[in-house]
Amino acid sequence: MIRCPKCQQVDAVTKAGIVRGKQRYFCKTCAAHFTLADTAPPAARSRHQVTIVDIARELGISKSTVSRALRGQSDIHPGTREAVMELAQQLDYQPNLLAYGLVKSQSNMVGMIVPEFRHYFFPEVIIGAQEVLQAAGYNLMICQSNESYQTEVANVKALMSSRVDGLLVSITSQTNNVEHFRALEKKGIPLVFFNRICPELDTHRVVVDDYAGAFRAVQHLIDQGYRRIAHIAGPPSLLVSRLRQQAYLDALEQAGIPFDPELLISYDLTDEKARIYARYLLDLPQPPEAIFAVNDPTAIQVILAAKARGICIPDELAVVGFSDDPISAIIEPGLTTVAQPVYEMGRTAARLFLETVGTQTAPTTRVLQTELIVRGSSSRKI
Amino acid sequence: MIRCPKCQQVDAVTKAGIVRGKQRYFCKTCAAHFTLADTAPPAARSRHQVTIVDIARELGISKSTVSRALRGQSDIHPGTREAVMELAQQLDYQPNLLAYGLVKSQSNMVGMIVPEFRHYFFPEVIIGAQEVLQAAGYNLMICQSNESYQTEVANVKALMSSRVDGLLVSITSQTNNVEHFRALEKKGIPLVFFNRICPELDTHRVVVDDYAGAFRAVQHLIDQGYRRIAHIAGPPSLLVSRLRQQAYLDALEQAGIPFDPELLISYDLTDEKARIYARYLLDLPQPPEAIFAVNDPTAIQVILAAKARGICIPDELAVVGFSDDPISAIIEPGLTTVAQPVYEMGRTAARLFLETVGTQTAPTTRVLQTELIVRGSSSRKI
DNA sequence: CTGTTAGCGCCTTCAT
DNA sequence: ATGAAGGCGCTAACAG
Repeated sequence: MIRCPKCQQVDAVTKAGIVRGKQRYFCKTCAAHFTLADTAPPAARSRHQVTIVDIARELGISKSTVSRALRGQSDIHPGTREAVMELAQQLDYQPNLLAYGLVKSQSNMVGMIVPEFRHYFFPEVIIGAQEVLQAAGYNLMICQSNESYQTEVANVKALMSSRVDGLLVSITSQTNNVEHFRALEKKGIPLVFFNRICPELDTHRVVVDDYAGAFRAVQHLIDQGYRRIAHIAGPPSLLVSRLRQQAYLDALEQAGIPFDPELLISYDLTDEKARIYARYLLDLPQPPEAIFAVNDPTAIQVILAAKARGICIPDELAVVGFSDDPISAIIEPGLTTVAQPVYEMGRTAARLFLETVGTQTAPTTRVLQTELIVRGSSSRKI
Repeated sequence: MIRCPKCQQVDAVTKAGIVRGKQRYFCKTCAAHFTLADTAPPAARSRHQVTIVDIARELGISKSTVSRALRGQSDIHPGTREAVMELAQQLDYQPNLLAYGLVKSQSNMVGMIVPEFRHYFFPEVIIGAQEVLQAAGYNLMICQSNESYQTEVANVKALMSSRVDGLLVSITSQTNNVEHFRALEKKGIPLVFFNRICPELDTHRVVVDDYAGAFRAVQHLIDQGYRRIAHIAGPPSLLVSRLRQQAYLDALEQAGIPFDPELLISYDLTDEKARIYARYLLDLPQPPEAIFAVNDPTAIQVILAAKARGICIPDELAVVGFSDDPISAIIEPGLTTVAQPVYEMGRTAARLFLETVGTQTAPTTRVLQTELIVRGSSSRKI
C-alpha cells in the first residue's frame, strides 16, 4: 500500500529494485520512480516547523548546502547563500536545537539547581549567571530543590536527561549523600558549586569568605560594646553555616567572652522556624544583647520579633545579618549586614563553567570578598 | 578501510553484498559478517552517556526491545523487561530527551518570558508555574526580556529553537509590535499571557481584575478623607497600567473630586525613576495628600522618599501600592496594598497551558480576584 | 562549490 | 515477544 507522491494513487505502484540501499518504486500512472522518502506528503507536515529540507526542496538544492549556507561556512556560492538566507528569513526558519544537540551531543543548555528562590539571594545569582551564559549562547534551565534531597536528585536526573552541558548548583541542607554529583563527574559534565558547596567533592566552586565576613560581623558587635551575643546559625550540614558559626565562636574567644551554649541555635532556615527561635531568644530569662543571624531573612525575623515586643534596637538589642538583602536597607532600623557580591557570584559561576567546558581545567575555587555594612540595627552613630 | 568490529583488523575485510538495503562486510579472520552499524567501537564512545543501544548490546537483544521494556509497554517478556530495567539502573541510564523530542516533535519544555525577576512578583509566578509543570513532566526555561522589545523577540526565537511545547509570557513595556507572537499562533504553539497581556492577541490569558482592585484602593483613600490624591502610573503601553489608571480617574470622578493632571505621572517602572518621581511629587508647591502607586516597589520608593523628608505617614501623606510584596508588611508604616494571588497566577497559567496542549481549546481568559490589605500607610486605625 | 552518505538516540510500523 | 528498518532534523566526512 505505497502511495505515489504525485498522483496519490496506490494501485499503479510497483517495486523497482534497490538503489543506493533504498527501495525504489515506480508509478505506472505518473511513469516516475520514487522512494519512500518522497512519499512524506507536504500536507501531512502541516503544523510543523520549517526545516532545512523544506528550504532545500524549495530551492532545488541539497540540505547539506542549506546547512552550510545557514551556518555561514566557507565554500559556498554567494548566490546560493543569499537565496538560502532570504528564504529562511521569509519562512521564519528556526534551527531545531534538539536535532543540533543530538548530532553534536551538546545541548547548549546549562542546568541550575537552587534550594529556593523566594528570597533575594538566589534570583540575583540567577540573573548574574544567565547574563553571561546567554551572551555565550547558552540557555539556563532552573530547578528548585526546595531544600529536599530527593528533589535535588530528581532535578539532577531531569537535567541529565535534557543533556545539559553543565550544572551550577547550590545544595540543599539535607544533602548528605553526594553520589548523584559523583555520577556527573564520571560522565565529565562540568559541575560548579556556588554558595552552598560540597566540600567532599573536588569540583569548581564559587564562595565568599564566609568565615572572614562572619568574624568581622561579630567583632563589630563586640566593638560596639555588646558582650552577650547570640547566634542563630543555619543547619550544620551546610558548610556556610559551619564557617559562620565557627567565626562567631572564634570571635568571642578572641575577645575573651565566654561562650554560652544557650545563645547558639541552629535551624533549618525556614521563615517559620526563624520566627520561633527569634522569639525564644528574646524571651530568655537573660536575653542576649545582640544577635548575629546566619542570613538576612533570619535577621529580619529577629527585628520584627523585637519590635513586636517593644524592644528598642539597637539600644536593647543589636542585630546583624548576612548578604545585604535589599530589605535590609528598607527595614527600620536598617539592618547591619555582611554584603556579598551575589550578582557577581552568579557571573563567576557561569564563567567558570564556560572556561571549563571543552578544556577540562582543574577544579578551581573562586573566593569573593564580603563587606560589612553598618546600619542602625547595631550602631547608634548611623 | 573498514575495520572489523571484533578483531579490529582492516585488511581481512571484504564487501559481502547488500542485505536489506545495508552494505554487508565479511571478515576473513573472524569469519563473520557485519554491517557498518556494528563497527562503532565502544572505545570511541568513551565519555558518552549510556544509550539503549549500549543496553541492547550488553543484553544481546535489539534496541527496539530495550525501548519497549523501558517504556513499560505491553508485549514484553517479563524476564527481558526485568533484565533491561536492572541493567539500566545499574548503568545509570537516562533517556536522551533531545532524541526523544526529535522523534516525537515535542520537547517537554515550556518557555517563560518575564520582563525582570528582581522583585517579588515574577519569581513568585515562576514558583507557581514550575510546580504544576514539573508535576506534569515539563521543564521550564526562563528568559528575562529586561523590558526590552528586542530581547523579547530574541527570547521567543531562542525558545522556538529549543522547540518548547508552549510559552508563558508577560510582555515588556516596549512591546508594540506583536508579530513574533502571531508567528507562534500560526505554528500552533500554545501561548499563555499572564499579568501583562496583549489585548490585540486572541490567546489564553491570566489576569487579576486590575480595574476593580485599583478602584477599590483609591476609594479607600477617599474614604479615609484624602482628597488630593496622586497616581504614579506605569507606562501606558501596558494594559495593567491603563486599567489601574482609569480606575484611579473613575474613582475620583465618582467621588466628585476634580482631576489634577499635575498629580498623574506615568513612568517606565525602573527603581531609579520611581525615586525621582516620588521626590518630585513630594516637592510640589502643593503636594498630594495621598499617592496611589501602580505597584509596590514604586510605593516603597514613595515611602522612603517621604521618610527622608520627615513627612509623616499617614498623617501628612497616605500611600497605597499594588501586589502585596512581602516588603509591604515589613516596612514602617506597613504599606496598604492591593493583594493579588501571584503564586496562583503562575499555577493558573501553567494549568491553562496543560489544558490546551494537544486539545486546541478556545482562548480562555482567567480573571483572579484581588483583595485590599489596609496597613498603616493609609490608616491610623491599624 | 555541491551532493551523498552515515549517524546522533530514540520511537514506530512492519515483519517474523 | 522480538528484530529490522526508517525517519525525526541536523552535521560531518567524503566524493566529485
